[in-house]
Amino acid sequence: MDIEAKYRMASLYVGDLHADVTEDLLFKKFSAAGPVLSIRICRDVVTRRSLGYAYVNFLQLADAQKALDTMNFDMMKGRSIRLMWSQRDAHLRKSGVGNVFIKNLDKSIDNKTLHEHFSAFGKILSSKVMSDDQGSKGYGFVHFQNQSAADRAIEEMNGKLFKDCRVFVGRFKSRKDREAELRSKASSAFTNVYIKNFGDHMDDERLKEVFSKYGNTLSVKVMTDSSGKSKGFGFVSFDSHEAAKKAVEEMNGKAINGQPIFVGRAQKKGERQAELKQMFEQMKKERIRGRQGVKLYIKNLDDTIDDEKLRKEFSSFGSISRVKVMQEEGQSKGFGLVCFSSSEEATKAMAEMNGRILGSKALNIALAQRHN
DNA sequence: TTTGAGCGG
Repeated sequence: MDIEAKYRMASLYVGDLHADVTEDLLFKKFSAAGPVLSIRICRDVVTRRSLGYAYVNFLQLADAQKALDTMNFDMMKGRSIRLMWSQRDAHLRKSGVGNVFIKNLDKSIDNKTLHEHFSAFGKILSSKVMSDDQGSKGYGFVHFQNQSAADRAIEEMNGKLFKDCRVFVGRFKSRKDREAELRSKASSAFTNVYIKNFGDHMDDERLKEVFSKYGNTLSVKVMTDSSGKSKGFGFVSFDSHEAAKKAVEEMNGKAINGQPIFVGRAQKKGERQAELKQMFEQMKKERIRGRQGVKLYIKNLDDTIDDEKLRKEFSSFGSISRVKVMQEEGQSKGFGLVCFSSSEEATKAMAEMNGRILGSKALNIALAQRHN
């Protein structure tokens, strides 16, 4: 076994770090568990700001185990640190296998209590009670090493009292999955229909007349301003999902008062707001990207590569707004950045140049992480 | 009410 493989086995990942936590601070803390070979706080290559996680490499596996058992969730700079075995293979983390979501947690339940309690069902990779400065947010996550442990936890704990609260325990679903699930549930049963763009000349009677042909209506309402004038949109509530569905299918895009109307499932205010917010943020992101261009981090640069040479190598992929090889005392630090004006150019450059040998070394290219 | 974030040299 080579040295690297040996110490990798005694490596802990330390997450949720306050940006002010230093290597020195970590070294002092973890040395209490046993001799520490090295510490690495991961930092932004340009700003050197902490990315909020670090590695602690012990000489002895048993010491790493001891640290994991005794120091998880300890406070550093006012934040609870989260320890895991260093696991380079992202598969388990990304796949969500074994990940459990818990809500309606009693506010007194903290990270350690949650961890201890759920340890009864199997080995835990990572767990956390979500919190803010007010304390627990009342929900959290326990990621088990395997699905069978997760299933046991769900089976045994869902709907049970934990401290003074009856908790929900279920498989973790990503926000995207969950939203899609809610949408499909809502769209398979809706009876309320939203109609817009029918202009000023519309009243309840007329709207009812138009939509009654799809089924029984329970209520029909054209929304009006204080003077009683139509706001151009309204709602029709049917007594069956079939009628509502048919109304949407047949009336969406049809012309009323000479203009095409929109007809769709009526969303709850919060749902619509969330959708708009997401759209708005997406647009904002694209605007910012359009203005700033897309930054690529170029790592593993040969020492002989300077700004000039780097620009030359990447110029064929598009217009470059900025090139920088990081230097220290006139010496290349072995990494730099290239900023393209569009994501298409950057993507192309990355696809073609990643792994390319320049000088004596193979380029390692990554998209720049975004902050704030 | 509440379905994270996260892996180097």
